[in-house]
Amino acid sequence: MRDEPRSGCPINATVEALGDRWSLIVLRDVIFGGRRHFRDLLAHSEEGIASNILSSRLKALVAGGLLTRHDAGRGRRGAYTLTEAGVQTVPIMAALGSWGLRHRTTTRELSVRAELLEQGGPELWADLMDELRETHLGIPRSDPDRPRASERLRAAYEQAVAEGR
Amino acid sequence: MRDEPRSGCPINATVEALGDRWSLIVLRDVIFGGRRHFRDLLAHSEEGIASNILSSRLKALVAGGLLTRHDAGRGRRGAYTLTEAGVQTVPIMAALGSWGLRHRTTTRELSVRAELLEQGGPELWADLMDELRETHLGIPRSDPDRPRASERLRAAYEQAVAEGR
DNA sequence: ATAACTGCTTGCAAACCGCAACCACTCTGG
DNA sequence: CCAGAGTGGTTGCGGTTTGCAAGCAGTTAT
Repeated sequence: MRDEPRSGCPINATVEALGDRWSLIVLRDVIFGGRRHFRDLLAHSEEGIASNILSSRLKALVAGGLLTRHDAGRGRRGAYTLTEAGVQTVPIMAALGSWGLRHRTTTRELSVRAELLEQGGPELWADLMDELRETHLGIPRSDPDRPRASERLRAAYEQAVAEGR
Repeated sequence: MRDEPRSGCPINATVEALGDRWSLIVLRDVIFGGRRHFRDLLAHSEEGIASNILSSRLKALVAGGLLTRHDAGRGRRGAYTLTEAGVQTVPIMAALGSWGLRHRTTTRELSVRAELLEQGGPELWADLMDELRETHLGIPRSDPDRPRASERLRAAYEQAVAEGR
């Protein structure tokens, strides 16, 4: 980790925390892929991250206050969970997804999530963040009667598939 | 430049285009700082980018379709302007700024823009993008009577500087 | 004619990335 | 009790990227 920021600019601060080839990918898999464990992140990675890189990124994300490490002892299954700062990267993910969708060629299956996140807008992001707070931080959702964001994402996805497109 | 994407995920696609320590900083200075020329970007950089890094980032951004290079011949003042894809990074900038504002320590003067961008929401982003399309792409704004977003941002910045704090 | 400005390039050391192999430890089934 | 699979990593090594300082060919201003 670097010792002091290059400047006091908020955009620069975020770039220093997340601006590399892997941090956002790891975070994406934790948020949308539900991955919690080292081996999960390593084996099911779409992009094929190497174990030493994953190790260093996880350390950096914990040090940067985006993830928390729950150690269960040597050789025993530990877990990484999101912090509040980690949960709040959801709008960044949505913005990155929208841009990639428009300006890069992507595969249909992997694009659905970004499309739904864009169509759902800030309301859906807030629902997703509420749900992440529940599963990662143990904070009950503000409105438990509301359908879960993940449910809405799946429902909309299945509808999109049914529509053929 | 890399030859083929690591995956078809839109988030990954954006990370591959912008996920390094400098690309977003350069783009930020073009968008919010109004910089158009190599020496401008080099000398007035808040973070102190090196000339060879700036050179390589500009090439990558042009190759990636985010900037256009207008060459005026050797030794003559050329210019870099935003493409439509470049203009559409504004929502990403806003999301990065909001996160940095909340989860990192920033200086007052440099935070003002991010604050205003957050308060203004998607409407202000659209205004700013309209204005960028005008100055960089020559596309007239849809509503010329509306106050310019850049004026609001610049005014807020200069007021914050004047206030010292 | 001189000085300053133009957008870079080059050289070199340090840091980071990517790949493959390896490791100490635990848990599970027989 | 023991073998085998699973746990979260570390180590070594070569290639790429970054950071710093200096230099360079051509143009513009004085």
